[in-house]
Amino acid sequence: MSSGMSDEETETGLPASFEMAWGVRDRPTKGPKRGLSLEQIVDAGIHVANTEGIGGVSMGRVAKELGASAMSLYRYVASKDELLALMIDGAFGQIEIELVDGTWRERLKRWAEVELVAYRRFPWILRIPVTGAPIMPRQLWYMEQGLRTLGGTGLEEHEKLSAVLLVTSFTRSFAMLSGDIAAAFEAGDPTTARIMPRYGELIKKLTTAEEYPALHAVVDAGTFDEDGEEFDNLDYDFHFGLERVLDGIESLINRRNA
Amino acid sequence: MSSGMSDEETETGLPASFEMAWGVRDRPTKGPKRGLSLEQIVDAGIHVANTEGIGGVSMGRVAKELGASAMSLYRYVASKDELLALMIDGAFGQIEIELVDGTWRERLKRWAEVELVAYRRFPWILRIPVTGAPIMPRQLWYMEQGLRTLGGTGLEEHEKLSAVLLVTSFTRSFAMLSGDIAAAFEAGDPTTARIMPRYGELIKKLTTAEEYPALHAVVDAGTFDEDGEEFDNLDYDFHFGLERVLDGIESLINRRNA
DNA sequence: ACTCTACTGCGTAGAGCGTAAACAGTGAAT
DNA sequence: ATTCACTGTTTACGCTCTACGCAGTAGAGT
Repeated sequence: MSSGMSDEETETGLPASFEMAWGVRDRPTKGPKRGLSLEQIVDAGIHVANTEGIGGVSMGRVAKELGASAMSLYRYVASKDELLALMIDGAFGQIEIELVDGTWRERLKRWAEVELVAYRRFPWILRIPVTGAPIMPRQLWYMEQGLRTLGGTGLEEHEKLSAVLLVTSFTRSFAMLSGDIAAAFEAGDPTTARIMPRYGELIKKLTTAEEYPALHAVVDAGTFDEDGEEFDNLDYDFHFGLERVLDGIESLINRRNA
Repeated sequence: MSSGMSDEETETGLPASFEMAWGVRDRPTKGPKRGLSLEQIVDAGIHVANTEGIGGVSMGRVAKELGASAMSLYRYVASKDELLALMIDGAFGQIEIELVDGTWRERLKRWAEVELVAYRRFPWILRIPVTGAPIMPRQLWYMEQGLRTLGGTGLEEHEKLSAVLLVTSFTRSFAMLSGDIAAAFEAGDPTTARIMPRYGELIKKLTTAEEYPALHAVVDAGTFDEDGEEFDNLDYDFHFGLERVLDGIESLINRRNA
């Protein structure tokens, strides 16, 4: 508690670096000028994550990227977890949210596609365990955009929130699954890479048609055969699932307006 | 490569410990009797995760639980990641999957509820980053059960799969969010605990109603006020979202049978 | 101008992690 | 009886996050 960026109490209860990201909290004017900035550090972390994966992100590695020492980062960030949270927010800030006009359904669909693009550009985001509800600026901004797409639908506010959470949860899960599959084809994770191209084959080797009839039926239908070979197929699967989600929301909207 | 459990090639391409979990691969009969078993180790790992959280799970800690040395575990498991994957599967094996008869909708709903129960009993599962498609016995068995609920619906096989993935992805995401909220109330994570009870309040402090009108509307509607106080509310939110998902699937089923 | 003192970045060090390597004991196969 | 694949363990290496203390910096107060 004697040095470094502590998580001291403030009126928001947020860590100091988070308030920094919000633009709240004015820097003290006393000591020497700061050699770095929070934004620099976060960007460096994102750069390392983009090029070397989330596993390559260590305090020392990020500091090296900036020609600084590992400990110097702790003047800007209280812990590595804080840095990771800030990196997620920074990544969301780098995607341009170009939304469209139209029906709520078109708007919400476009909104979900933007999120998928973000996960494809920054796949390491999905490897960072989620902790708590979103509190960072860009994430809340993204939520705001999502809620707006449901304006004029006649839904209750809490229903809008649930609907938006529904869409993000699907997008996130799909990005996880498809990201792993796509990554397995490209780079060579020794475990995943060997497994995925022969997923259907593998299932049939491990399970019997008597015990796992439904699973075998899916495999026999060729579902896994062409999966993942191209992004086109993955895109198709994404939209297929998304349309189901939107159907569910539409069904609720219709009931509310009946 | 000279000692330990290597990830040597086999006909499945799976790590040796995974084949062990499947019951494939016969133990070599040569050397001294084994002092431990894969199941023991996995159970010990689950026990540590249950009592001390996923952060408490280290090779040394798990070995200590069994009165063995850390390195001895590597005779059964090639890496910590493998152990974690086996722990997830072991946890799924500990929940009793009591499904019901009835309409596909009732069956699928019950199926999702079982998964939620699993995440509540083993919250640490959600903290383990997902890697690749499911290949462990209990997870595939659970998928099998899910696919079966959609028998006789007239859906294509790949549509059944998508529908099942849709339901799990929602359940998983919901469990993550609600688990964090519930945990914040109970134990005291310094960051999350202070934030969640005043989430709505916090949002209004950080954002303006001009820039974030939709978000403010949700907060003003009192959506966050009583959230998380009791499990009842969380249960309500879960079923609300789940019904939306089921509506989406129903809409597809109706179209296929039209 | 001079001190105060809050603040800066950094070097050191500690505790903990996963796991590679080498080693001595074991017991079925020969 | 010998062989040798297999066992659990000890030791050690490299890496991680980060608590602590130190020297230098520069605005504030006098």
